[in-house]
Amino acid sequence: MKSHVENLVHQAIADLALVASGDDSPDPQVERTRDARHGDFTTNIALRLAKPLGRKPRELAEAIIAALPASSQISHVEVAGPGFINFTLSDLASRAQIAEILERGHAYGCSELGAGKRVLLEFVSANPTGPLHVGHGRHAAYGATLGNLLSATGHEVHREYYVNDAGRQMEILAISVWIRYLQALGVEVALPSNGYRGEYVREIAETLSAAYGERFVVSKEAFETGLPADAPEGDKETYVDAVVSQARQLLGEDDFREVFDQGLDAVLDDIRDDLESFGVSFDRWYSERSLTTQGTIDAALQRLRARERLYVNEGATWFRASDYGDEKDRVVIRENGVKTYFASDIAYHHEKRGRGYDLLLDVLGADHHGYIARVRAGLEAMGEPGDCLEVRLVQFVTLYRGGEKAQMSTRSGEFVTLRQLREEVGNDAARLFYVMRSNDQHLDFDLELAKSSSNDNPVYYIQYAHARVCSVMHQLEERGWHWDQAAGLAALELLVEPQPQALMRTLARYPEVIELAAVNRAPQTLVFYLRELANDFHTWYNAQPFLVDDAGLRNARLSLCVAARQVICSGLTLLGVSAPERM
RNA sequence: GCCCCGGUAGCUCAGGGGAUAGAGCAUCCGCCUCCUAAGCGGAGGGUCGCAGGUUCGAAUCCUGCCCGGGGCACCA
Repeated sequence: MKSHVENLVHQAIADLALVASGDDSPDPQVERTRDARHGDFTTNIALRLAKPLGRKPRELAEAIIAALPASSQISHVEVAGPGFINFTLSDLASRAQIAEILERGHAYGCSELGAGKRVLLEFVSANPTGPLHVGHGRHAAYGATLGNLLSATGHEVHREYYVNDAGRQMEILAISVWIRYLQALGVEVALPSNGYRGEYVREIAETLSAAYGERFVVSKEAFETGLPADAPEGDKETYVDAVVSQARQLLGEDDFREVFDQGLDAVLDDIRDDLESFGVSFDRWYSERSLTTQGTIDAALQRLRARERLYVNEGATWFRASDYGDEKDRVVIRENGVKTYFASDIAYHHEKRGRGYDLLLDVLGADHHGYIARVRAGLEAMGEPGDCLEVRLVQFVTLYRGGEKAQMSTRSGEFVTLRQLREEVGNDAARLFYVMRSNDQHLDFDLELAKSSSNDNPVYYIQYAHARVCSVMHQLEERGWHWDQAAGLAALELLVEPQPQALMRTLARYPEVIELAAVNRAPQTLVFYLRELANDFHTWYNAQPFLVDDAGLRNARLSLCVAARQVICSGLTLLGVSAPERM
């Protein structure tokens, strides 16, 4: 509908030959009005053309209106304010929208905006060193909803979780598991102060001993021989690294890998299960380790070397990131020969491009912002366009219980897990609360509010509108009536009161909301819209009975009801929130 | 010091060049013999952090400053 109005304006301007030659012709810029008194759509074209043409805005607006082609969709056009041109849609147009909603169902609101565009959406990608916490939950909800919005607007979306299954943190998890295992079998060794001390580590250790018996047991003496002091006397980093190499030594590389993988698989299974239960799924879990085994990292470094973007300094190999807008050059191979995380990351991103994706869309924590410039630099240095990488940062989450901060118990150092949150407030509330705020806004997540079944809670408010329609349809059957869709659509002109009119107007806006939310990567736009839609419905519900004796009027009202239910359901589905039939 | 995000109603936040700046909660006043009151209507409440600038027009764009959060590794 919006594009229809745009076309009309465009034609009028062309007919008037208003666009000064050589000038950059301003787009029509047609927008929804904020105020119903200004009609449905407005354009500021006359205001913007007034100066270059040296004419008065209002006079210009009149001329444009006179040149507008006739349209059955538009009932009224007028000049308003300083020179806006306001369009009011005809009743025919809004009635046609209702028919379209009923016809297209879940497809209503979908578009081909992103047709042909292949997007690789990477999100969550939390290190598999422990269960997901509430911060990851926000990433999951935001990323999943973004994926849905992009799909709905015609993009081809591939969802990927990058699994950090290599590296030091994972080694620390491995030795933490091993030590819990030893402890369980009576070897009294201590967990490093830097080790992972969550309960899940003990559980993995139990599985380990159940599966392997005493195969990995060593004596306390052998374990402690030659180890430096842990904190507070010694350095905790040095200590934990020493324990890792001790483990490698005592167990041998194969057995160490066995313990390591046991920890990795257990945590990863837990994460997969957690996300799956949260309605968040991925097309691929991409192993970081595979970058090494497949030679992807070496290939990427070779490519950089061939392009003379690497140099050696003080034993380390550096990438000339500063040539590509980064603050400084970055190390890709350390003095000790180990490739940095950055090396695998640019290799990974380059590999994504190799798989044919136009856009690499990363959802990262706000603390990763310093990272964007260097990954982009890496891509550019390998010959990729810098704008093929888009990063959306997600700010932190703070939990509240009522007015009190409930973040984490600092003593155990354990964060509240996503699973605990889901169990406490439910998936629906969690999904909606997570995306209710702009991603670059800190999120205060109030557990009490999310749990309350009251009108304070936006989840119930929106779902309730859906359930109410279902309930009405139920009542209809009980009274021995049936909804005749065709008759209802034919009688829509009977819905002249302001409440159903407002509802129709809001329903017609849905496709634009989806586009806006997708383009701006802003799911909260959809949440706010659904709240407004639910409000329009509740208002109407309170103002008029639907199940009236007059069959024509009844069918008309029910048609609008069902259309509203459809859009609420579609919107909630995109958000990953259920649309219950009764509450 | 440099970089990113935020500062809008008492609180939590939308809006991110246009018309009288919005919503929810909180406060106050109303509405169930009627399809779910998990609902609806109304009222009060704002120098859009501060100061300049660009523009016909700035909460929105630019510059500077103030306040809050985060980031600036041969860690992952």
